[in-house]
Amino acid sequence: MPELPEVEVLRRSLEPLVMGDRVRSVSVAEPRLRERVDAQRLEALTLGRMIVGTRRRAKYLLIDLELGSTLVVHLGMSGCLTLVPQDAPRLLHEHISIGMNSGRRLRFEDPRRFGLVFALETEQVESDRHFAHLGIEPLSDEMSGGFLRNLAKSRRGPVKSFIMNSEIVVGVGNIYACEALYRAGIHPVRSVARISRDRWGRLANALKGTLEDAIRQGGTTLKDFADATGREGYFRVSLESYGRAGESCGRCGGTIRRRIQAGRSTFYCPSCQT
DNA sequence: CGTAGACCCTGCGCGC
DNA sequence: TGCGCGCAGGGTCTAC
Repeated sequence: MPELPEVEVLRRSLEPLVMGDRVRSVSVAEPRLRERVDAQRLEALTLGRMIVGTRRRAKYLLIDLELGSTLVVHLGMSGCLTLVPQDAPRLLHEHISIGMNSGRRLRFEDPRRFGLVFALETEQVESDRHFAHLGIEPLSDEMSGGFLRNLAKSRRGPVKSFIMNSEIVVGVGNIYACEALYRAGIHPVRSVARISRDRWGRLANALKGTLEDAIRQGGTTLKDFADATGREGYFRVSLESYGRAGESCGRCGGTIRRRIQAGRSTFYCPSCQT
């Protein structure tokens, strides 16, 4: 489900609803996520504490609590974090439930269990193994054509893999990689060694623009993405290449194609992406 | 060292 | 209606 825009949309919808609220109960119905949930540690670092802020790093949602702890949530492919009334029924794949003093509960669902939920000391976040090797935030000022070009010097391989590599730049998954390359007019298979200075600049702008537009439109709901209140995103209607194999390219009239690249579907226009 | 592929897991839509 | 197959927005580990 979620790439950077979806996690950011979730964060923005969640923050005003939970700020100042306090954790009253923690319940782990199914600890077998991508990494086993340590229910005791989760409870020890959250129970009785007030939520003082939210942040996002890459595709991780960080919920900061008083007394210096942070609750970390990663949605994987099928994860969903919503705020529901305390008495809402527990769903089949509701693996973690966090009851709040306000009488609501944070519901973490994840059918495929590729997600992550854990807690740590706030000051340990940066050095934690999940965060220590992450690249730059694409919406930060660090992102530029020069930055990408510079890192590409020591690398090989197709540009799509490059922009999806979280050690280079974070938050770009399969959908937005396809969309950004489409906007930049760059073929996804093109080697990073054969991209001009000019085109690195266009790619950096396309990444920013695509991610910003997607956030503005509430993210992309293909199947099951929703924000903290259950609202779906509508960037899906703005997708120009992703999922459009066989349709005509809105830019040149060619036909959008699909191919498998590094095990994932890549959508592109073979005539205007070169 | 860097990259490709398998793998983790469930659910859905499709063709037969 | 039922079944098997391929596919899905994540990341990590292994084998080259």
